[in-house]
Amino acid sequence: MSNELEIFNLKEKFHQFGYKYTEQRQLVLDVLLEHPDLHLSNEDVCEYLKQKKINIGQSTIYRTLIMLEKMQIVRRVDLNDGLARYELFDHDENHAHHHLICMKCGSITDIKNDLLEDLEQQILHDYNFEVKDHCLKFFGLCENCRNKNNYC
Amino acid sequence: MSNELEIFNLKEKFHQFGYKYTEQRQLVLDVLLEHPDLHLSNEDVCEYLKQKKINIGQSTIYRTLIMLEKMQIVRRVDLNDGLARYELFDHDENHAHHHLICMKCGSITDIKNDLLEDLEQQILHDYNFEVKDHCLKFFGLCENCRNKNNYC
DNA sequence: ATGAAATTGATATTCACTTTCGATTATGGC
DNA sequence: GCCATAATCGAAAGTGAATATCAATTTCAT
Repeated sequence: MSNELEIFNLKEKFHQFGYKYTEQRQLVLDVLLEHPDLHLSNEDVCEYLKQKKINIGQSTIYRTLIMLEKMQIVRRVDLNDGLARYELFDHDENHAHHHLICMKCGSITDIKNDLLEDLEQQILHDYNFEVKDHCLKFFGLCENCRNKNNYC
Repeated sequence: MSNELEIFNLKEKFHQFGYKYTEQRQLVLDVLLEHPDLHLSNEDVCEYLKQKKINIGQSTIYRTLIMLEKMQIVRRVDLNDGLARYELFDHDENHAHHHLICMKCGSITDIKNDLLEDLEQQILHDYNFEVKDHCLKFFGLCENCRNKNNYC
């Protein structure tokens, strides 16, 4: 994971936004950076912190995640399970990427290719609606669950 | 609105699912049928009922909407405003249609054309993921808001 | 009509999230 | 380095949508 954030001066970035660079915020961000392919809820972050014998108040984690989202260090994703989830913000993509959500096992797969550019052009033309961002989720059966015989 | 539900024997449909066809459920469904182009929350339904001098308990409305969703009479849509919203289920479309959400005025526009069939074929091929349904929202500026000069 | 079973709706509860506020800590000027 | 002060932390209380509880009521098959 050669994330630009490791090189980038995080302290500086926090200050740009008028935030202080505290240990708690650093530790919350660390969890996100250590799991670049996951979509972590507040509770997930709390769990991973506990595994590392770190205790940070729920409110601080909530606040930090919102803060990280504002700084575009993480992106909030809604996977329809009633929890706010966060993934690292990928500055290489100019729009949110899509997610495959398995209805059986709950696994989540990222789809990196955008594939909506044409559609968004069409929307601009047909509806005169200027798309700024999008959110696309596919619900279905993942490779594993398709191959299993499921006697329910 | 030549909705098939008007012709279809609703009472029969409720019974098929083991539900009773009560006046309250009828009245809740009426509100949905009277606003086929809206995306109503529980509170919205309650408001429209009050306008008609009808009082139905919150719990009953919640329960009825969930019931109607199970019967595929309505479809639940999540428009990222923290409320469960419902629209009439369109049996002509084989997948959920998409929504344009204006970030300025909050207006919601349905997009009836699917346009994701190719993409879903590609996903089946590339990821061996079998798409059952999808959820696509576009966030941006609607025609009206684009044309306004907005001094904020 | 009658009674078992479902429904209603006021109220309580849950659950994710936010706010409050006194104690603590980071940061910039000296 | 030290101090002031403004931001932050976190326990606890508060919110608000959604769900569960349960006694009273209604429905429907007989």
